[in-house]
Amino acid sequence: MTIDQASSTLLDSIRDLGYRVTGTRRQVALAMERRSEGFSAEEISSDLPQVGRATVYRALKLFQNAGVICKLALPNGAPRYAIATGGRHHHHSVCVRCGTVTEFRDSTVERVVRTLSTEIEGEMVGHRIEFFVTCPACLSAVALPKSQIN
Amino acid sequence: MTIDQASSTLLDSIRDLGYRVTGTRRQVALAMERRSEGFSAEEISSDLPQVGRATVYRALKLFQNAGVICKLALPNGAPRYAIATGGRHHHHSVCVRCGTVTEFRDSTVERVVRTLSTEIEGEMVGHRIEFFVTCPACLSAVALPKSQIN
DNA sequence: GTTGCTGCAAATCCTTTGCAAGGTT
DNA sequence: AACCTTGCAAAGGATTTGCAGCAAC
Repeated sequence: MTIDQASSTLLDSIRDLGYRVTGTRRQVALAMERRSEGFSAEEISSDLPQVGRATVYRALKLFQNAGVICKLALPNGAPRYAIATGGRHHHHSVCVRCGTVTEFRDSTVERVVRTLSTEIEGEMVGHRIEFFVTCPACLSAVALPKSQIN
Repeated sequence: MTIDQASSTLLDSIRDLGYRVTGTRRQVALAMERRSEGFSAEEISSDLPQVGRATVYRALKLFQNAGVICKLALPNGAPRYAIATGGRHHHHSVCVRCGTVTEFRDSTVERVVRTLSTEIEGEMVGHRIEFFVTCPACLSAVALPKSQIN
């Protein structure tokens, strides 16, 4: 895929907000798509050495405001980003070992959130729900060394 | 309450872990209790100008490891701490306006988490669930100015 | 042509670390 | 006495900002 046809959804999202679609933003969009498992600002920045670090941060914030990428956090608070694939509301699980992000939707979660918003004092304005896992790939990666000992 | 009798639970928790109960840690414990609605490292630090900033951070980490305070995060990622009142597993709601933290427990949430841990790929090792609200006090605070206009 | 975008470097913000001096058991 | 803690200052890491030049519409 060429840089021109790539990331149409991502680029459209900022175009729709009235921002310009520039070569740099195309590159950032493409870099994000190449790291579909999730990424940090630092990773995108090092994928694009020709793009200024500050510009990467500015672009990430832009895409985030446009709602096409989500910013989440590892247990230690380190930020991690992921492209939002569905348009709908969803949550994520993050592998604490490799940082891979998986999107999931669960109607039960939504129902609980709705119920709680009536039970918790004040006006609910948002929530953060993240699950931390060791993903299948990392599980087998740690399992191998053990089996090698035996 | 004097500094000697204060914070027995907080101080016991680190004593039980084999750490020393020092005057400085007593002060930090007391400062945390005075801000029972929730606090930032910066707030505790400015409450105790005579205590080094680094020491405050070290103490917070200590209490956190002891499980008597919880570290959560505002929507923007800014860390916020709160004393854990129950011993049991729980979650928090945070006022996005004043930072007040409220602890709550909901068996439905726990049940959903348990169910999801079987549905989500990989081995679940933890989760983060926070609700963002505008608390009753802040709701009335913003309501007043409007009424004053009319 | 306007106005927005970019890169660079400097500035911030928050948190951690090294180390010598002092406190606790 | 032995070892843990503290404060200070410096180091770190991540993200933001000022600004002059360049690019998109």
